[in-house]
Amino acid sequence: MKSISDTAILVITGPTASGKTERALSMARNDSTIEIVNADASLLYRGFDIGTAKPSKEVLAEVPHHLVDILDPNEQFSAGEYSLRARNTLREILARNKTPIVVGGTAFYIDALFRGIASITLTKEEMERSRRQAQEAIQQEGFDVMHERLKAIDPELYLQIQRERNPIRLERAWAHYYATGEPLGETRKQLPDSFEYQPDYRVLSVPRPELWKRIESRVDAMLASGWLKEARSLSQRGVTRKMPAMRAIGYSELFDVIEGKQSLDKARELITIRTRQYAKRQVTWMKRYGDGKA
RNA sequence: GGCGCCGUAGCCAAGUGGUAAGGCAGAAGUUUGCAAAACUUCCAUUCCCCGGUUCGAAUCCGGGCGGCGCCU
Repeated sequence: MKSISDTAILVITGPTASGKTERALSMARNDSTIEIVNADASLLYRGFDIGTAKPSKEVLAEVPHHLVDILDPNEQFSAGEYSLRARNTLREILARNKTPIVVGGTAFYIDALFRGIASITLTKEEMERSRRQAQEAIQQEGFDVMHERLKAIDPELYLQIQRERNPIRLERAWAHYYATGEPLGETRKQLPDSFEYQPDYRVLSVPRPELWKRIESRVDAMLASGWLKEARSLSQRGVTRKMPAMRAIGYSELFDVIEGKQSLDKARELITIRTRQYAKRQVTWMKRYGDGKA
């Protein structure tokens, strides 16, 4: 009998600290054809290991992992790029008659992978240039002026931004327009490339009070296993707060400790709070995937 | 025991006679190429308690309770 597993790809997701990695590993240990495709934005970056709860070197060697440690801390990445690379990886694994499973908590990436994302053929340089251009324009003219100016050329985004007041979105709208001459609202209407495989979501859900406890003890465990040292070595190797990888929760807080601006205890508290807030956002997003049938 | 200062949401805190700023935390969300990001909305009928003055009190007065500091 052809089960759903012949046409669908298993996606193990859920909020941070809900046990995705353990779940995936225990599956892989029972099925040697399984290969893990990472869907966690922070695991992409080399050198960011402890604070991102990246599987250990041993585990990475034991079970095939894909899309882990593929970027340097200063490299920009995107959901579009993720979609492209993940799809190719998945196809490649399937072509070898292995069983890929997608594991991670970056719902935006998972959506880009399975639902697709408007294809935009721009080089990183072009993107970077137009982004800077948009940043400058917004800085000079101000949010409201640039938002108002969008009304005539990109009514879709005008409305979205009116609702959200999100400066990042405004910047994105203008950057896209500068780079392509096409309003982002129009580009988004083009049907995204569909993917030939369906996702089979397993949303791991943990009752909130328990998840909060797990987050707290995991932060402690990370600190106990040398997270601060890892942050120090990143800092010494020239990693700065401006770099994309530094969006990972905790590293900038630990940089504050290294620079003597904050006590380790305070950093620990802030990291725990930020992680909880992140987990909450993930849960909100993942409600769309169906109620956590783990 | 005396004197002084203080008591505003879970926390920090503004307001010192005209009808409770702000921040943090929390909750609910948004999310289509930076997403572990960025953003939106909600969150004190009431200011430690009791009484008084006043058209009107978190704000003034008296008493009580609690905290802090100094003195003895």
